[in-house]
Amino acid sequence: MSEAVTDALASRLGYLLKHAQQRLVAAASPVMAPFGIDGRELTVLTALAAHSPLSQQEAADEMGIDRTTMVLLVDALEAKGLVERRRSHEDRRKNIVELTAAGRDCLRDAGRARDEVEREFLAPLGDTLSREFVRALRMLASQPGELP
Amino acid sequence: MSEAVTDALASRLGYLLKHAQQRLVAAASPVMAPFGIDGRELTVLTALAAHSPLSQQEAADEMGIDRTTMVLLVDALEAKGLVERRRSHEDRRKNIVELTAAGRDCLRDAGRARDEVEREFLAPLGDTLSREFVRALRMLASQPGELP
DNA sequence: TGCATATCGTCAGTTCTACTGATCATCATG
DNA sequence: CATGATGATCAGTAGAACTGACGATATGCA
Repeated sequence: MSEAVTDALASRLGYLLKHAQQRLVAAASPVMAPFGIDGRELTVLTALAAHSPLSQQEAADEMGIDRTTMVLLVDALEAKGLVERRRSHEDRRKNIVELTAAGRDCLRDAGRARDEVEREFLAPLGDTLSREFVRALRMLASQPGELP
Repeated sequence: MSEAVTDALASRLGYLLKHAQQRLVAAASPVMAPFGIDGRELTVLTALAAHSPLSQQEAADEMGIDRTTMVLLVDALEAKGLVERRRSHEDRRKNIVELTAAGRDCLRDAGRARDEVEREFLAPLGDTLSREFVRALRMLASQPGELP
């Protein structure tokens, strides 16, 4: 990875977003590793905890990923004992995915670790710019999307 | 893609960065398509124009991507007649990569198109927040990196 | 009731991106 | 000239995420 962003590329939004994300992932990976999950899996746990009960499809929509990708994510999390599948009684096509006790523990501990990584990542910006940045990013990530 | 970012995920930096980038790519792709190149290729053209002459290795370092990835990128751009390889006279191991006339035209036209996409993408933020956002992003993308 | 259509989860296969490791040519050093 | 380093290339690999198809189930309509 290059040390500094050169002027010519510094104004290219796509380039900046991609590299900022790469740096965050690079910083987060070693911190998350001891908990046995990665950032995407923690996001699944977060979504499940916030909106339980969710079916796989609903969780996938929530995260903006494909339902087939969610199958693999839930497979992995279930293998680790962090979530459980069960058939919905109301709609037997649906798999309700729920956190196990271990999943809740993992979410709490790994969540704290990641919060700390994010704080350090944003630290160079200072408090004010940090808040502005996250506010702006939140708006951009939820821009009026193209519906199917 | 989901319509809105829910509260639980709205504070997850990795999630926000990834989805903001996805939205930008989704917005840029159709606009870039008529020019026959994608965002990454335009970034290569930009880097070459700004720092010419560059070898493939130097261009790769500039962009923070792998040298083997650059081989494929230059292959594609050369096939489109936008860049040319030539052996360096000073160091015959190096391939100097240079824009062709068509490459310069493409950079100018596609660059304008992408600038416009970026403006529209940032528009919801307003002028002030836009500038703050880009400034912050620039700092985060060039954070003190881990050197090899 | 019975049939058509839609939805959910799953799987196989594909695409895209980017990496590692090996190889060959070339350079630099002693 | 011998040795080790560097640049470009290629083959192979890995991960993420998609498409398309399938079986099971639900829903709507005649």
